[in-house]
Amino acid sequence: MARMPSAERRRQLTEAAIRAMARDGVAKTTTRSIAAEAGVSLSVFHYCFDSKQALVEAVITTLTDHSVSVVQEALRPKDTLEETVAAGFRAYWDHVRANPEAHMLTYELTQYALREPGFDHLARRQYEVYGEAYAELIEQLRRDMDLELRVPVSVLARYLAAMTDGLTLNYLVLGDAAAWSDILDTVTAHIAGLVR
Amino acid sequence: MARMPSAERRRQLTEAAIRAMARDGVAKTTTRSIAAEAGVSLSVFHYCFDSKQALVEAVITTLTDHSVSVVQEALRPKDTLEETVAAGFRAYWDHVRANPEAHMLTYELTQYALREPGFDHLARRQYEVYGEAYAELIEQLRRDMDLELRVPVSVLARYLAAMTDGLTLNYLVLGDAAAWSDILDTVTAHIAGLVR
DNA sequence: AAGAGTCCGGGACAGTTGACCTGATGCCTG
DNA sequence: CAGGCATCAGGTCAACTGTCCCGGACTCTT
Repeated sequence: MARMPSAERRRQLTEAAIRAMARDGVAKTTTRSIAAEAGVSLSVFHYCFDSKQALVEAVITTLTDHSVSVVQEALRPKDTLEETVAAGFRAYWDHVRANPEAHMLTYELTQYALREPGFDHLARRQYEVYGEAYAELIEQLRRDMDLELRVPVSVLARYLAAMTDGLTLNYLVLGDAAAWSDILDTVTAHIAGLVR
Repeated sequence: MARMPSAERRRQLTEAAIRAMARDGVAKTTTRSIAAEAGVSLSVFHYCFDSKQALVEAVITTLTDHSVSVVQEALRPKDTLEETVAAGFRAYWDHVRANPEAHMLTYELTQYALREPGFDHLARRQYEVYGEAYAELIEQLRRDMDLELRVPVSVLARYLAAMTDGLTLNYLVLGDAAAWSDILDTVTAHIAGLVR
């Protein structure tokens, strides 16, 4: 086994844990399966992390940061507002369709964090970060395009966050991705109508 | 311990399991904790259910049926469409605020079912039932009020289902119930605009 | 009242899991 | 080149969980 500093080893174990959890589910992922996925022995695990909880914490923060960048990548300003929103939804939706297990994992980890004493702040931070990312993007769009909103930015941001959350979860459960594009179109039109 | 027929004992154990799971979470609920919650010995559990999975199946179907009745109770026809939708949202939202653990449990069970081999159909059925309940209510409203929809009933039903799902999850994570009423108002107005 | 069918209690067992420990192996510094 | 430190491998342990067995008690029929 190649030697490496603990910081890098920690990253490797975190990535392995994400893969294992996305594949098997959070409940069925053990320290042994994570170590095996990373290709290291179990003792290495406890050398790099004080406990399994410490690793889960690293997994959640890593995944949260990663998800935000996905949202920010998706929402790039276009010529018109409707075009911007539509393109953003499309990019996000493509990501969901391409990585269903990863999105499923975030839902699982949210609930794990809410149940685990002392971890609830991680779940909240995850959702707050989403909302803030949306709010910043809306604010930026509003300035760039000189828009006037019929509703406060915070309301619109939370609406978008909850909307995408619900649509994603429904798709993950029911499948049938095509059926949801009509709904995204409806929502896109709705949002376009909320500005003047 | 009072003697009772297995059918009734099964119901009692199912109810106890729902309470225990809502309180401790699905992952931390064991056959022992369920038996203790029901006030019976562990052997009674396996006398009434072949396995823990058999009980979880009973829990999911029970809870799904229960949730549908909540939605149907909430959406009673009023004088105007907007009033009907607003009252429906308010009733549903009150139920969520009054029973956060119960709603959290449904999300947990959905993911449990999706991960457990042979249980995914239960998760799908849960979400299909929601969608169908919405679709029927919309159809009924459309007939009674002689409405004309700008979007197909199925699209509107799925939109509502995903919307409430996402809003509920966001509230369960972030709290701050008051902040979401503005969003519900926005959605209500949106839906009212989708008919003519 | 007697027997069969139904229900209940305590205990036990095998498998799994997170955590830990001791010793060995390489890498770097002085 | 030698000592010290970071890194790894395997084994062990205690706790927990789902499942099962066996004996006893209750109830209803005949």
